Amino acid sequence: MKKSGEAHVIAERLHSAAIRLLRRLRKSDAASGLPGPKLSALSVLVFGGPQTLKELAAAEQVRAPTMSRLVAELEVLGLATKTSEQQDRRKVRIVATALGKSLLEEGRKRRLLTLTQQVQTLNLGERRVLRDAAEILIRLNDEG
Amino acid sequence: MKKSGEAHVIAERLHSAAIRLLRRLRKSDAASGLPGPKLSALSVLVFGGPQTLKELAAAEQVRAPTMSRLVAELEVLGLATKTSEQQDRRKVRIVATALGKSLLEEGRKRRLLTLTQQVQTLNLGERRVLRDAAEILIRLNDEG
DNA sequence: GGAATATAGTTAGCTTTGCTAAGTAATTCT
DNA sequence: AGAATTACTTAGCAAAGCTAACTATATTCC
Repeated sequence: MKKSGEAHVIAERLHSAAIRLLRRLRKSDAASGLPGPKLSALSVLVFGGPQTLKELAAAEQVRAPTMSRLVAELEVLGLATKTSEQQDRRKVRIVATALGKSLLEEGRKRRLLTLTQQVQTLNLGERRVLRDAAEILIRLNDEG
Repeated sequence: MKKSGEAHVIAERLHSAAIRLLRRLRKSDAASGLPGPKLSALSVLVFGGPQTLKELAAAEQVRAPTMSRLVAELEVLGLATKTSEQQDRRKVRIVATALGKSLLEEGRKRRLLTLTQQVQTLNLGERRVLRDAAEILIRLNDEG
């Protein structure tokens, strides 16, 4: 007999929960005008500060060409800028613009509005569970 | 001053955790030979039993044309079959084949292997947090 | 110092998976 | 019977992922 606390059962439930959660959140992307991956990359720029393309790609767990294109599109939209670095001119320094920062904040809020509202319906214990779970998952991800 | 237990902070962390988690899991898809959305649809078929296209699309939170194509591809691969229903011949009954079932089990395990192993490194309290969080998230999703 | 090698990023081209709009076939409603 | 609705498919587009192959700069090593 299998116990519900077994690792693979937990893994499956988490997998399922994550898929559903993101599918729901993705729906609000259209409203923000900025699809998820761009919003996410911009977020890394705003909260993590200026980065090279490679760093940004690593942070987003994506290959260089993918990030190269995303950044190019952010640049066209006026949300980020690229400048080559002094010390190593192969590298590119990517920075969020003021417009990028403000748009990020709005898009992010919109995207998370429903989830935020749902979290507000939870009691303190449940909130703590979610908060702790998020931390554990992020830690696992950064480790592995 | 903001408390870390505030709803929108929790929502952001969950968002971030879910994105990273799925990006990691997606990498194992290539190994299984079956990309995420197909695996996921097949999973619904196996665990939820035969469905119409519309039901399947709703379960996967996807539009009908998208599911129509996914099912067509599953059929070509011999993982599912389509037959029109007797009572209402507009409808299509989609069923997982034996091959589909076995492939699903394997793909699923592979996909979740890393996560399962990581969960195994956690102590009982941490596991409980993750298990409870998954349940809460799935409940929130089904409600809203 | 100069050739070989390595690294950062871009470009080209493909695949998968979303979508909407428009079409067909079957059912239901009046 | 004819109109409206429903279930699904087809066609065509866009986003975002990938690999392979290219350019430009740095580094290494004779």
